[in-house]
Amino acid sequence: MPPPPPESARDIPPHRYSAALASEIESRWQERWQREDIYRAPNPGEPGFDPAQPKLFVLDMFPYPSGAGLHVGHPLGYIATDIYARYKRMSGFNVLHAMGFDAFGLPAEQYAIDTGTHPRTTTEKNIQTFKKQLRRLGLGHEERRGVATTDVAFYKWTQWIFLQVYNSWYDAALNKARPISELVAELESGKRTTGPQSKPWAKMDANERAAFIGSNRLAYLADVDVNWCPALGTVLANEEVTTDGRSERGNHPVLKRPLRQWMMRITAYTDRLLGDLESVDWPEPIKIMQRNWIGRSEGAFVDFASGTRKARVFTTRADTLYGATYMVLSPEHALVDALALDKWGPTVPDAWKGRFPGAEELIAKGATPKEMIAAYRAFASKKTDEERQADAKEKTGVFIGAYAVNPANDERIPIFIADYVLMGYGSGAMMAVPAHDARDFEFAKQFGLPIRDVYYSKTILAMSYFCKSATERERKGEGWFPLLADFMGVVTTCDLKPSDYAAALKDVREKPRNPEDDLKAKRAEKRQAHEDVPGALGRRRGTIRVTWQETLENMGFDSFGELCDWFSTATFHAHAGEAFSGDGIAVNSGPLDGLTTEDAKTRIVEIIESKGFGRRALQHKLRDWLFSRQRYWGEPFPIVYEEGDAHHERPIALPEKFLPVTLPEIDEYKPVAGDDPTAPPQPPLGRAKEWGAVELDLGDGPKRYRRELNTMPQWAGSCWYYLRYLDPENPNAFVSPESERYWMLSGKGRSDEATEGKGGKAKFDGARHHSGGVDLYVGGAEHAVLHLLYARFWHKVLFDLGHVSTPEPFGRLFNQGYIQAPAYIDERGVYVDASAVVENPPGAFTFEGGAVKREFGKMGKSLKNVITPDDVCDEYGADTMRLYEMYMGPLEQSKPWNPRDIVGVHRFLQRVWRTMIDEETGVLSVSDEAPDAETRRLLHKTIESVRSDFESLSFNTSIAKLIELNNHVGKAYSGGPTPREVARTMALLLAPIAPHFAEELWSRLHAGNTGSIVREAFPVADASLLIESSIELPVQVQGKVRGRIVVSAQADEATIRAAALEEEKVKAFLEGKTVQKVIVVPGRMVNIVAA
RNA sequence: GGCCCCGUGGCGGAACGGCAGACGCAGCGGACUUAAAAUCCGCUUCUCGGAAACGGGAGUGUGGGUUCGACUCCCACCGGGGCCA
Repeated sequence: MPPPPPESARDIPPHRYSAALASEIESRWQERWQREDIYRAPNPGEPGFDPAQPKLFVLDMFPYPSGAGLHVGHPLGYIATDIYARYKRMSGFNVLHAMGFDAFGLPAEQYAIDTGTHPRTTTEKNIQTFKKQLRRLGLGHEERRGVATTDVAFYKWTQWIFLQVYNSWYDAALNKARPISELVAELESGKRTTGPQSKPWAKMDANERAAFIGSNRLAYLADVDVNWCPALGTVLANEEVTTDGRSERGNHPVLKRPLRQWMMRITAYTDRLLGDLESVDWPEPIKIMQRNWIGRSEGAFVDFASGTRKARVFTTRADTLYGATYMVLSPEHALVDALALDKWGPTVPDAWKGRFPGAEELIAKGATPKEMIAAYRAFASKKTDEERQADAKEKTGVFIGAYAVNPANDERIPIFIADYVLMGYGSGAMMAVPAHDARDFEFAKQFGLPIRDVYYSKTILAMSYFCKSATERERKGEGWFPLLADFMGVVTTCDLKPSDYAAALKDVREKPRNPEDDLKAKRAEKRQAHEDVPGALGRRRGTIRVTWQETLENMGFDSFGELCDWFSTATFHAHAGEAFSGDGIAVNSGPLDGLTTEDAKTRIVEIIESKGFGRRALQHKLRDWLFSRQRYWGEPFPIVYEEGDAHHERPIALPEKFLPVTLPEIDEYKPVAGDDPTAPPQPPLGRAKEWGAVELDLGDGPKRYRRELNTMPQWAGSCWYYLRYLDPENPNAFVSPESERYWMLSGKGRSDEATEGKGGKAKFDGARHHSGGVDLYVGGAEHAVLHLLYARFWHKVLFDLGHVSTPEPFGRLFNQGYIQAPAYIDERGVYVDASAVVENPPGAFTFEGGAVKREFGKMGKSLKNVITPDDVCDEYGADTMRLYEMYMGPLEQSKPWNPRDIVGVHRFLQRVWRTMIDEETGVLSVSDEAPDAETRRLLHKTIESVRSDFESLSFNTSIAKLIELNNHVGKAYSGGPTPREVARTMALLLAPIAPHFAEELWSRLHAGNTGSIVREAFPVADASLLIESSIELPVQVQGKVRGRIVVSAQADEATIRAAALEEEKVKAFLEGKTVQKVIVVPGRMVNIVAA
């Protein structure tokens, strides 16, 4: 029972819902819930499992247990899923909601390097802190499912999944992964051949066969150019490197270097990763980000002949082929040496011979093309890919002396090498269309290359039309200016097609406008132009013309003749100073002229293919996934090599019975990193000499082996953790087939038939099941590509191999917004501790006496603006904290944390408390009388809207409805007891949002003789109470509300219409007008149109 | 630079294309108090007229469009945020 009130609060009633009382209630119920394992969700076959009960799998993003603990931004999503899970549990679902930890990772290892503390010690301590903080918030996670990736029993199965991937290949014909043994069998039997590029299987020796098989595995070793970060002593995935070539973690320099590394063949799944996005219920922006990451681009290969050779170019804009005025090869391109001439032609300008630091001296010395190329390569190799692409301003390059032929128009175009073209993307060769690509434009400008228009936007096309059809007088400079402006205005306002230009121009010429009128028109009242009064259209035309005149004046041509020249020489864009990369209408492009970009793209591919100088092509940005890290604190690979296989040519996968491969103890965590960036990386596991060199019997007698010393990246565990939640203690499988099917396979259609229930034999059927088994996955957009893409990939491999039953892991994804918090900068521009900033007077902020400036940003250490949930719990209690975070605004939006507002929801809980509990005595103040009709109707309306708000995760509005209900009840029964029916229902409605608070009221309402509210049924509205007998309808005249009528809810249109026309104020507005039309929207409103 | 999202009172935010500003904060006024706090009641978009009751007008970043009717849909622009370059 509640403790005595604190001394300081002598004046407030002893049984008020205060922070102290909240804290007492919260810890009491948290203890009890834990003791009774109240959130336990039984798996098939376990006691209490009811196959008829529908399942619900609710998931939060897998947290990394950082040493700093939680701040108020973290639990936003956790609270939302908790409310949803509690609501669904009360609605009869078997709800799986758990929280584990993504516990491998760099910070703990970095700490180990600095202090020598074992990462496991740090990690486990941090997990305990997180668990304590989460428990304090009353989050209803099922404890037994709270796994950590660092548990040996967990990572054993991460290694097992790696073996599944390793022992698979992608059958392109069946479009799925299959066991590698089936590939071997098919090769043996001759059913499958090794393909035209390789030796036949029968002629291969054992090593060649192993290499061939290895090159087909979904996990494979390759010498790849990796992002090597000497300071961290590890390689990083592309996505872990920032655009300026530094590590995302720690901001250290990253270098490119070739290394033998584990790769995952995610590119085999490109089409399915793209296609299956259609089948999941995810926010569109996340789908777009995934599509962009995969980067499918439809384009074409085009062959440019140069002498006897062909340079093959990939382009997504083959439709601009006629505008290709030069060609660029990547400096590393194989053709460069073959094509380069020994000396420049006599007409080659010096400007082409080379632009890069030091080029001028070489040219002055008369360097040959080959010498310039060598010098340029030396220069370019010093830059990272990122630098090469980022250096947008200064373009560098060298003309190699040779020319190619543009196959579209047989024009001779020069060939350059430049570092803005990368070897990796496309084919390392590109056609440059300076008028329609910003980087090509920049390059052409600096090298003095032609920039030819092949597209105009509609307005520019109109301008060119006008120039072409100008009269003799206009050409001389008379009267063209207002006429052109007027013409442009008409074309853009009326959205005319090129075929209408002639008529429009004639029209404009025949009805010239007086410039005086135009200025007047521009000043004329804006509203006037809107109304359909005589002259309004004309005035509008005038206004637009004035705007166009201003635009034309700013375009920078001196005379009309000059403008006409721009068009006749196809150099409009060159003069405008900017490439035009948008969609438009093709010009100067032979057979493409007049086509839209979309049509031209189709047409040019037809031309290219029919003439045989290229073909349609698909390219993707997605690369295979680099899967090795030179770290200690990660999963060891279940891979060994024979002694003597120094370059790791023949990896040997350990059989399942050798799992887990546990991490050895080492005495020093520091990677052997250093000042010499060219030294081969030494993973920390190399220090475990005894562990690294082992004797094993892999079936052919005991032999000596060396272990793989790299570890897996942090993504490995987070790729499948949700599957381990399903069956966390299973020692025999990563998840039992029964549990997996029960929790992952859910039916489409109504929720009450939304499950197979029985964990039976049902297989995935796209017509009957959702493609992804997790019913709700909530998290921030920062996981949009990496985690979600990798997890989808692993899930699909497991699906293909028959280990899971759905093609996608996450059926419904919801993106929460960020919580922003005020941050303060002092005069030096340094962030200061936000908690020590004082506001006085309002709007002015000081820190230790000095003035500081306020801004808003994502909460975090760097902005020094962290607010912890513990602080809020201390001051108001966890239920208030939960309520506030949900009441701040829509879950998906980012919103600022405003401590002032918290008191509002706290007061709400106090008021609810007061409607049921006497604050002076602490006695229950509830009567057994029935509520009055109005209260009961409001009660049921509230039930209805809270339910639908919960379903759509609109917790902010559901709380608003509950506040309204409580405000009404407080007034209707002020001073007296609240009807039990009302009190009961309010406790139930609040239970998902403020669980401790509701549980306490529930218990008191039943004098302690009841089970937990966690398992009570959520209220259902009585439909008959939702129907109103009479309704008030607004009546509009010309779309403006002028009056209101009250009619029966069943009134037909004619009755409503008559009542509306009879309404006093409406009648006044209709005075002297004829009613033309009456629009009646039943149950909504009436609109009268009169003139 | 490209793509995506968002612009509504002093603040956070409500509003199936149909009464703009629910609900909360802050502010103002009142009740209860010797007084204050707490609590309860009321007011609170701007503007014009009015002593008031009340009435008129404008109003959802800007400009246009679709519609009987637009915060909501379409186009262009401006501003803020995010992702990718």
